[in-house]
Amino acid sequence: MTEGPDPTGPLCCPPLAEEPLDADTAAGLATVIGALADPVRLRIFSIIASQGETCSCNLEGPIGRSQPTISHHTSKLAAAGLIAGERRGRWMWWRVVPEQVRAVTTALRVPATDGVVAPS
Amino acid sequence: MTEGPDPTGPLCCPPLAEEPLDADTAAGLATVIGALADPVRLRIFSIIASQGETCSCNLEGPIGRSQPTISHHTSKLAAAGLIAGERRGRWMWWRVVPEQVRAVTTALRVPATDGVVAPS
DNA sequence: CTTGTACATTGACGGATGTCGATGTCAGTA
DNA sequence: TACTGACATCGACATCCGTCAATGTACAAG
Repeated sequence: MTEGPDPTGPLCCPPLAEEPLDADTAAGLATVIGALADPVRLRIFSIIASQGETCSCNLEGPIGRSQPTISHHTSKLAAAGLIAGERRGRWMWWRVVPEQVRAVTTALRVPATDGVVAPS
Repeated sequence: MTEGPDPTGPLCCPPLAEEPLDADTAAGLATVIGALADPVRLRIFSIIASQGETCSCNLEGPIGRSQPTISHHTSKLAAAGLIAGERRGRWMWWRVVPEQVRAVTTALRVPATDGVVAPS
């Protein structure tokens, strides 16, 4: 269960500053954002994103955590649809899924520099 | 302690796809992102963002949680620097802090539609 | 000063989460 | 077949987190 066909759902993009999002949409968004709400996973994601493609064996060293922990975190990122993995020989190669990342940043888009509307 | 002068720090913007981020930067980013990694806080943030300005009394109804819980979540969003509050009479008015939100989206920026670099 | 309202704080509870050691699974190699 | 290496899974532990009832604080109206 490292890269199921339907992770959390592709997360279509509700601009949360336009209208209050409903409970279900919020739950889905929170799950994906939650996958990024951890220092270790952020660093893993950053390494994968900056290298283009990386196998898990290149993560344990820089991150400084045990192999099961690294595997746990990559699984969580993959379950959120933020990265995708492919077995190549005996290595697991990871890459980021730009669409899902962009879905998050789009949902978080905020109007201008100051979107405060003066109440009547 | 609802809107301290230096919440978590203004979170300057490291594009995490450019180079692997260090442990400290990752910890700071994870704290701010973690404030958004909850369905209730996402909905609160969405209501505030879409209304421009809102008092806490307008949150309990739509969200459907107790008053202490709402207060807890607004405090957490404020501590992350994502919203800022101001007492006006006996109401607490909240607004989003676009710069901090944009710091998150900037950090999460991913190169193009497919940033995978073919290894030599 | 007393009362009512809006919000913050405290204390406690249950559930979720990060971590690791031990073990399992599968691919490549001799 | 047997062996080694890369990764996943399991089980257990400590910690964190969301939630609410009860209580405290500050402001406004009477």
